Order: sequence, then structure tokens, then C-alpha cells
Amino acid sequence: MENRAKTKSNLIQSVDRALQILECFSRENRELGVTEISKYLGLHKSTTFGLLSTLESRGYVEQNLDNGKYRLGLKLFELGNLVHEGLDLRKQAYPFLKELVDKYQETVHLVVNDRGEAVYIDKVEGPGAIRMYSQVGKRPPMYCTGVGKAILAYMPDKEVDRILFEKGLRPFTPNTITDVDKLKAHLAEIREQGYSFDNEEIEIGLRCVAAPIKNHKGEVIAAISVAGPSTRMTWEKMNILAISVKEAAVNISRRMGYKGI
Amino acid sequence: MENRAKTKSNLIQSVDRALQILECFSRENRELGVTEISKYLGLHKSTTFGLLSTLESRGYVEQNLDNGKYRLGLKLFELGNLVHEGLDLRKQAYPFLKELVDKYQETVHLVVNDRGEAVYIDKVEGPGAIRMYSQVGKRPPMYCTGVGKAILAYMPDKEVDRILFEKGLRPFTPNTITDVDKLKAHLAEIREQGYSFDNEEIEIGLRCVAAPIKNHKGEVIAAISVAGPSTRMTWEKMNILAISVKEAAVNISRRMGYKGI
DNA sequence: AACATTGTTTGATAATGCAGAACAATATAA
DNA sequence: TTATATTGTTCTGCATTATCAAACAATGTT
Repeated sequence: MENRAKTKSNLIQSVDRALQILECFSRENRELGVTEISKYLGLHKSTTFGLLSTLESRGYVEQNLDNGKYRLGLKLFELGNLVHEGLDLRKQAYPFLKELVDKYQETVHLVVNDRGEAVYIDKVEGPGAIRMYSQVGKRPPMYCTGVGKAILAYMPDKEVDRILFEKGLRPFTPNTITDVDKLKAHLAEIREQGYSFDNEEIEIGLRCVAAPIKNHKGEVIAAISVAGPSTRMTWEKMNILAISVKEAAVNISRRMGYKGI
Repeated sequence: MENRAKTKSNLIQSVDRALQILECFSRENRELGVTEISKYLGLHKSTTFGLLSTLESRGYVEQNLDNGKYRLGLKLFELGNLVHEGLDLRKQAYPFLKELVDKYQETVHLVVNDRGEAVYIDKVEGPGAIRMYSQVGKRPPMYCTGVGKAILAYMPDKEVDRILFEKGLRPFTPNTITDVDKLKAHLAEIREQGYSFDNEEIEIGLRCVAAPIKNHKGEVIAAISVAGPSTRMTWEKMNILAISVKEAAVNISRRMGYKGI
């Protein structure tokens, strides 16, 4: 339609800083003070205060009047919900996730690719007492999770390089693949098989099987996985799961308009 | 702790505008173009573009490459989830419960609807020696308690039927409503008033006033009540309480993201 | 009672965001 | 097809605006 080739980043400083402030908050740090934030971002206290005040006036943060600290506000909840609803991938995928859980009694995840990062957008938990701990909205690493590798495997080589360089290849366990070339060979294998395993690469005792979901253009936009404790996830089960997970992923891809196999 | 008396709004223009952009999007307008937004907000096209680019660079909006339009991004989903988790009802409700106790010197309860059953999840006890005996975690009957009736009143008719059939309508006192049609008429009345009374329906000598709490979707997820011995809970006091309890419930609902009145 | 640390306010300075116009690419109309 | 309108994007100079620094007020700590 138009000239859609964005050039160099011409960002608006104050806006970028305000957004950075929002991203300071996390599960571990639900409440932060002005000084705390300004130290973290390297901004002056008064600058931070101005940004916070603006965010506050529109409900993106709110202040705890007991201690003066700030926390994320309800406006974000509202907008987040809007996004959540719009993710029709989620709607389309849900019945297939449910089916997998019912069949294998293990937790199933749905993850999307957000500019090189994976984001959990849904999960259906299995009945077992020993469960994989995960939270919707979280961003797991790409190179050492089933879903992440399933997504990486279908990316252009250049983008894979960029992501791996940016994030690094920290070893979470002895099984984590930390060598770029080894990982790339592994990704090629995944691409050929159409599914990926995570064999305790991010956490000892956790295995999963994942498969990529494609959109109408055939681009990999997401992935699903079935995850569980290694005790239950035997290799026999993993191989059976591979077929089922791949099948479910293909079905979801079709729902998203994918015309391929 | 600090000087917490904010004066005049000294907002940062560009940040405020960026936030305004986010708020342009809605269920009806999931995708908007640069020109569209700039017209709506009365900004210059290039200004809007700069703001959008900054928002995009951090994932707060994303572009539909097919038509160049923008939509809300996954970062908002991520942050919204964070807010959602932090919003546990109990934390939000507590100050309002405390306020009611301080004002009326009677025990206040917070109850959630757990798939058709009421569960006490918090209480703040009044100072009086004659107290209502209750335990957090307990599940009182729905049809003969103030909180239970406040929750029932907003359920789909079919679910009300199911619950009443499952649990039955055992008479605890001569005041217990044991007739289904009478109870349903009573629930309709509660729905109209926005609060419910318990007039010695579960125990002689115990009266209470309750009101429903709604979530962001307007669904009744919980209720609060002020309860005390009939000797102190005169009808005059009950009517005064009705207003206060309803008000507190509405305030808590807002904290839970409810946008209605 | 002295001190350190918070969030908040103010005002001077210059960096920064903004509008206008031009550009490129598409969609629509003739 | 050709012409026109409309889209998203880029560029640059000017003046508005965001920034920093320092001071303030109120609380928590020693």
C-alpha cells in the first residue's frame, strides 16, 4: 500500500523512557519507588517522577498511598484484555490443546513469536500433582525450550543469528545446547521432522515435545508443546507425543488459514 | 513518609499523547491507521507516526504488514497479565472491609463464588464480645445467607436451579426460605436493590447485610457482608448498612476492573 | 534530636519533540 | 490505462518542551 520500509530508529525519548518504566515492574517487583526506578534506568529522579505522573494520570500505574511506591495500573489490565481477546489464534487453538491434555494428561502450552521472543499466551494444565510451573505472559528463552526451538527452526538464518547473539546461549543445565553450530544443526533436524524435543535443556527433570504453527502464508507464528516430568515423559511416550503434537499443530495451522500439509 | 500532595498536573506531552494513542483502540477498532489516529486525536500525521514507531519498537503496538495499520501489541498482554495476578481480590478488598468495621463495629466478611459454592476468604472482626462465629475457608449455604443470596441473585437461572436442586433447601430456622419460587422472587428483589439481607435465616439471633462484587466482565465473583446479633442489628441500622455495604462492594468491584456503575 | 531517605516542586537551559512539506507506494476513479 | 486521492514514511529547522539540578517537605532511622 505505502512505503513500508522503516529506516533508522527515530524514537521519541520521553515516550521510550515511559515505556521502559512500565517494564521495570515484574512478578518479583510489583511495587517500585521513584528513586528505585531512576537508579535502575539511570534517569534523574525528577525526570522519572514526571514520567510516572503522566503514566499515573491515565491509569497505567497507580500509587500505593501507604508507602508512596508505584505499581502497574488497571489500564494495562484493560488493554491487555483487549489484546487477549484479539488473539484469535488462542480461540482456534484451544480445542486442540484440550484434546491433547485429555489424551495425555500432561500440561499443554501455546506460545507465539513476538519479534524474536517467545510469549506464553495460553496453557491447559494436566491433572498430575507434579506440574510444570509456567505463567501466561512470560517469555521463555528460545534456544532451550521445545516451543522456542520449533519457532527458531523456521526462521531465516540471519534472524536466528541476531537472536542468538542478542540473548546469548547461557547453559541452564548440562543438556543445554550452548554451541551455535550444534544448535543450528539441531534446528535443521527439527525442520525436517516437524517437531522438537526439549530434553531437560532448561531444567533438569523437565521434558517436552513441541511443534510449530503456521499462518496462511506458511510463516511460523507460534508453537504448542506438551510438557511433563521426565519420570513420566519416557522416550516411548515422547515419540508417541511427537506424532500427536505435530498433528494438532497442523490442524491449528489449517484453522489459521494455512494451506500446506 | 513523603510529601504526597500532588499539585497541578504537569504532564509530559509526548508521553500523554502516546498513551492516548493506545486508548484509541477498542473492540470495535482493533486496527487503526496513522492518519485515522491523527485525525481522531487532532495531531499531525508525522507526530502520530513518531509516537507509534516508539510504541511499536517496544511491542506496545504492532503493524499489520498487509495493510499498514496498527493494532495493540503483545507487551500490553504481558503487562496486563502481571496486573491481573496482582489483583487478588483479598488484597484489594481489605481496606474497604476495614473501613466498614471501623465505622459500624460489626464483623465483616469477604466471600467468593467457587463454582456455585460460597467460600469465606477473609474477615475482619468487630470489637463486640458477642460475635458471629465464622471461619475463613468455610462454605456456608447459598440460599440462606446474605452473601450467598447476593451471589445467587446474579447467576443465570439455570445455574441457580442446579445449585438449589443439588444442595436442597433445608430449613435452619423458621425464617429460612424453603420454597424455590419464593426464593427466586426474593433474588429478583435483591438484584434490583443491589444488596441483600439475611434476617435470621441460618441462625436465630443473626442478621446481616451483603452486596455483590463484580469482576471486569461484570460477572459477580464475590460478596461482602456485615453481620451481627439481632439485638444490635436493628432495621434502622440494616438500612443504613445497606447503603454503605453496597458502596464498598462497588468500590471493590472497580478495583477488580469493573467499569459499570 | 540529628540525620538520611523518601516523593515532590520549581525554574533555567538547551536538547528534543513537533509541524509542515515532500516522498513513495498503493488504492480508487474516470 | 491514466489521473487523482489517500496512504504510511522521511526530512529538517524552529520553538516548544522535556530535562536536570537543586531545594523542599515529610517520613523513617539512628
